[in-house]
Amino acid sequence: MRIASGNADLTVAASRAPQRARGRRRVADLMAAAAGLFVEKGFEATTMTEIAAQAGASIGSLYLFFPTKPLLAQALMAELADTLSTRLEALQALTSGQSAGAIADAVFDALAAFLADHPAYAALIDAPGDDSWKQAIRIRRRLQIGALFARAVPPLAPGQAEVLALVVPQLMRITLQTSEPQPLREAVLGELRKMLRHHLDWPLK
Amino acid sequence: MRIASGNADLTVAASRAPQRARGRRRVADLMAAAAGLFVEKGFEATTMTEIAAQAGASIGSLYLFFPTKPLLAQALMAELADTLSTRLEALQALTSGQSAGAIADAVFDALAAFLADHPAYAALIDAPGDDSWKQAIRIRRRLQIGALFARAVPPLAPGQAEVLALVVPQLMRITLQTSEPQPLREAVLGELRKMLRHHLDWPLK
Amino acid sequence: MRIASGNADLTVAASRAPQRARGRRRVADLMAAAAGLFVEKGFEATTMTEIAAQAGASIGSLYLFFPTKPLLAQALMAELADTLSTRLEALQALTSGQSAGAIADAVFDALAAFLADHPAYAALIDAPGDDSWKQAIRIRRRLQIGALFARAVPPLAPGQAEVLALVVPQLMRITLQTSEPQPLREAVLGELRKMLRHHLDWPLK
Amino acid sequence: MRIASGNADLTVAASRAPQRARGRRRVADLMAAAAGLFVEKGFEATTMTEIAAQAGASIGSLYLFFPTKPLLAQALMAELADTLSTRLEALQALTSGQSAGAIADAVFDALAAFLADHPAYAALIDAPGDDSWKQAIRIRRRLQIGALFARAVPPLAPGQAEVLALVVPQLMRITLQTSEPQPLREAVLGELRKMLRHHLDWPLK
DNA sequence: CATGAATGAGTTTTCATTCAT
DNA sequence: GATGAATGAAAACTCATTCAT
Repeated sequence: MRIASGNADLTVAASRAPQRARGRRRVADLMAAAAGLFVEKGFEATTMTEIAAQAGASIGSLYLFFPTKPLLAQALMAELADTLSTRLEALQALTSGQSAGAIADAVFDALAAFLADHPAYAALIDAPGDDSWKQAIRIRRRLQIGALFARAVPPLAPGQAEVLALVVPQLMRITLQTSEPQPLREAVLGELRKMLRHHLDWPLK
Repeated sequence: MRIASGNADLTVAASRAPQRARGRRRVADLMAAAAGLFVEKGFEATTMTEIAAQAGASIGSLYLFFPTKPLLAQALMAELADTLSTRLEALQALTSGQSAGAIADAVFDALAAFLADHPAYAALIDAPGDDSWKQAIRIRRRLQIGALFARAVPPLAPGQAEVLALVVPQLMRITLQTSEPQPLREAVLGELRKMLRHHLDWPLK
Repeated sequence: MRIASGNADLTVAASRAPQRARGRRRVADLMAAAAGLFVEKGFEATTMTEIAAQAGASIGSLYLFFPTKPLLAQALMAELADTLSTRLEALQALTSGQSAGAIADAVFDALAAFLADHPAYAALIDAPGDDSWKQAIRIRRRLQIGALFARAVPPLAPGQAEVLALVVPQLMRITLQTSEPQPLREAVLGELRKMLRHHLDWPLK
Repeated sequence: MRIASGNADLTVAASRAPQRARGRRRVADLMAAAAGLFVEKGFEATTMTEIAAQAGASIGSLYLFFPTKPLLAQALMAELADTLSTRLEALQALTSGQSAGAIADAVFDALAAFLADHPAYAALIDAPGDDSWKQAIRIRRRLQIGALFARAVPPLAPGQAEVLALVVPQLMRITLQTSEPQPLREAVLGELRKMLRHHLDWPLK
């Protein structure tokens, strides 16, 4: 069931792996700086120079580890996708055999918490441009969530698990609409959560 | 260019007529080209030169009609927002006094049809950068949809119309995930529609 | 016999063709500047900024017509190769039916004159890097010179025309050794010319 | 090749012996890597990092032995020039008193063999940039070859030995045209050899 | 000696915008 | 109006060289 595997390669491919402790710290700092700026101004509007400066590094250092701007985004996303994958993996044991509604709540909360921690994930996965690595990340996520719903008791209608695996993460994107005031955003989030629950608990099938 | 002399202007007007028609066609072509490229590569990654080329015009022509790139986007969005506004307006009479569920279906379908026709709307409203005109468009949309739900019979709980006005358009963003195959996208759309309906028809406890 | 054809494409491919008189002059100036600098400091050591400055143009103008540095070199070479090709073409009528020695002298002189006029040709064709367009230029030249020798009377031994087509241009490269003082270079050139003549006029076959 | 200086540290010498052997191997590897890359892509286009990587060393190691890139090229050329010089020296005894034609053949073959073994020699001596050390190498070579021809019996016309000393090495550059297929290159080499011979054996009129 | 991270000046390249014709 | 040449500030990216470990 190791769906999460095979992506360490993605990270390695996108960035030159540092071999010393200092290098590893640098890479972490650079990624954090990039994540922050991508969220704040978007991928295109963020410059490599800014990222390096934000991380307290020289532009040369940045390019030492990340040979191009797209590869930096890819490396960052690979790491974030791994984190999310791990969190979803952890739900497997907890939700197996539960009702679809309960599973939905669990997934919903896990995603909400993850996106609150890592807003760069949403900023990058929604960015224009259909790179294959982005598609790969989406597919992995879909398979994982689909697997969670597939174990619902009572079982869902055939095919519905797959559709839910597509719908639920998309519902999450809504929390990102940063332009709305915070209380309104939470009201929306709550509404969506309830909506999903109602849908799955609908009395007569 | 005479200033105040009767029908000299008329003569000029007649000879100008085809030119104005040509100008309008030009503007339409440029906007269409911009819309297509914004959807394909995003606002930032699209260049003014590309837009002109795609429209079969020169870069000079493009700047003749749209003095800056943001203003081009804004003009495009203004037109699209008007179209959407008109369509929503048309729902007022049709849905007044209906159930919230029925209204939701109507709004849902109107939005889905509109976004299918004009994917640039979503591409631009979601682009990073918080211009005030973008906010204004969102607010207008929210007020319009809120007004629709406000007339539901039986009436919704206080405040829920506003939340729905926020949630429903966001649900629509999901249909944009162009990377998914068409049948899957429609399954998702149907699921969301049903979800919304279930939510609104939920038996009050 | 239109060996010289098919290369206008190369030029067009490498540079955006200017459409106005001013543009055409600009392109010529830029190419001349590039040619001069390539000869003086070599392809790699010449910067695009220098070329633009030398031509009295902005860096943007340079890139308007030549999208990359290698393509600038390619466009320049395509033009020079066309010039050379034309000159060799002109020898066809003059040398047909003459002795191999006489043909050799004619080719030798034509090449020497061409290289004196266009030292950039040698600088670029000898530069490292085996681009296919460079190979194409060499092949075209070889075929043209081979065709000249093929019409020698009395005829050369089979295959020798091809070998000479390879040897003679290479002999010319020697004149480029710019580090030697001018009189010495001319002595060398004369010696090579005589050497070639002796070789072809060698009494007993 | 004074890498480690003096002998003040004879005591340490013993314990250092294996290390020095390793050092010498390192230096040789680095030079070989540099030579290969210079031939393949030219001096300018080859980076120090590439050279180190190709030699399986770190960039730090490379700079430990060669303080700058030009000095690396110079050291490499010094070694190659010594090798060539030794080979030419060996011809002195063999060719003394022979005919100019025989001497030409001997020099020709020696140069051809040397360049086949060490293509980097030609790549570097032809590279743009007129460093004095390059000029020095050329002068040494010219003097050596001139000395060989000066001992021809019967003697050459005055000044011709010097011209030949310039011409013959240049003839050799032709063998470098690596883009041609091997058999053709050998045909060219043979033709040149014969040409030189004919020239020198030309019956005096 | 060895290593690999770090640097930053210098280069190539892009693109919104202006301007002469 | 229309066109396409022109601009230059700003961005991406390179690489010889230095330095801490």
